[in-house]
Amino acid sequence: MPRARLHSDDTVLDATAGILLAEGARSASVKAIAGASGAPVGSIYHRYGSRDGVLVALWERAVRRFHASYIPAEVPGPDPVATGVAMAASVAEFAHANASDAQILMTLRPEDLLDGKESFERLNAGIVGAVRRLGDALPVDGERVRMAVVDLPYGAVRRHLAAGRSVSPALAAEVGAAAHLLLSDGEGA
Amino acid sequence: MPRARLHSDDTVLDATAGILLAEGARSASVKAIAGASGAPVGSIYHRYGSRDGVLVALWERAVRRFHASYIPAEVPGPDPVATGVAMAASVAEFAHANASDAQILMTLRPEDLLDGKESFERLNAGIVGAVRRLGDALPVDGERVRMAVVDLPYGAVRRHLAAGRSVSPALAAEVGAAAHLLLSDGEGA
DNA sequence: CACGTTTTAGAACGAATGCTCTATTATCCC
DNA sequence: GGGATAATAGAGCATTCGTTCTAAAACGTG
Repeated sequence: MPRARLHSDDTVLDATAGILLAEGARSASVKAIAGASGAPVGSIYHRYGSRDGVLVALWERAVRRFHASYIPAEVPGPDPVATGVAMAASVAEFAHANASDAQILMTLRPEDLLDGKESFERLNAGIVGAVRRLGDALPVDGERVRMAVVDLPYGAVRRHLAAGRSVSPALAAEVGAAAHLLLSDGEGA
Repeated sequence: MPRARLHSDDTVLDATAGILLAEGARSASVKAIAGASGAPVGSIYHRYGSRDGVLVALWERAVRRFHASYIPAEVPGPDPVATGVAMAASVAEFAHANASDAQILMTLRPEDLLDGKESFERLNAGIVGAVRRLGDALPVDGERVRMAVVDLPYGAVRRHLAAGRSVSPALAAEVGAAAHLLLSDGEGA
């Protein structure tokens, strides 16, 4: 019944991502998004309601893709250490394969993107739960587990992304080896 | 000869930091800084030249303070592993003792703060050099060293700061213990 | 006490921003 | 083909922003 869309969601969101990564968080104005995507301002408001709406959609798309790669089918699974190592390594793999989404999630903050105060905490529930279940299955303490499968991969990947470099495919193995060390040693801090 | 300042540099920079941490990177307008600090718009421009000038001064003050705590007098020193552990732990100690500066440095990006394209790379030269010298004195590979004394402490501290929590005094010991594990094992990734 | 210098003080300006509004165009169903 | 629906299209509005400008106030020095 309706008129067909000339500009797909992915077109608009990809254009928005391109602006953000090239010019910084403050640069994604509605006019800039319209210019880069080809969609007119009216269409953007018709579809997303507000500038924040576009950025929320972009963020949610990136989170959805990240979750698909980070959270294994079974946590903790038969070998919790191996599961943790795979989770840690998958962060680097994701950043290597999906640089644009990784940069958005790891180098930008929603507070700096949005005018409103929308929180994305709810999107992290799956990750928080998986890490907690993993920790319960391991003898090392919870803080150590979070360092191994969250903080260390995050920091290592972000160091490269923030400097504008792409993430080398070898980083996943190095992150995995480091996580293995942290998860295997029995002495919690 | 001149008129005395009614509003010190620290007053203006502290007010700017307060706005940034409460409202996000986009919120530190000159008008907001003037309102929060008491200094009129004209004084701010007289002293800092531009809005970017205020934020650059704020950033540089935070970096100066961080360097004083992070870079030891001697690198690598007689016991390189102990030096690396101390560096890693000092990140958490700094974040505990100096929450405001740590939040600025670890959760905000200069690109999102400034209108111009000023780079702060030069401010990191001291850190980069110290980490490289430490790595040269250790048998593990350089990427592993960077993970232990940069990425892991950064990720662990940022996880707390980004969630709005303060950094517990116990975190330094946990970070140090994890760094010790990573620096002691001979197998580079 | 007058002079030079620096800071304070805030009104005013052009540019940019998020958003609204009206009109037009395309598509599907009957 | 006629009508309902939804997307396109961009001019226009109120607001906010960074910055500039002019004027006055305070302080040390001669």
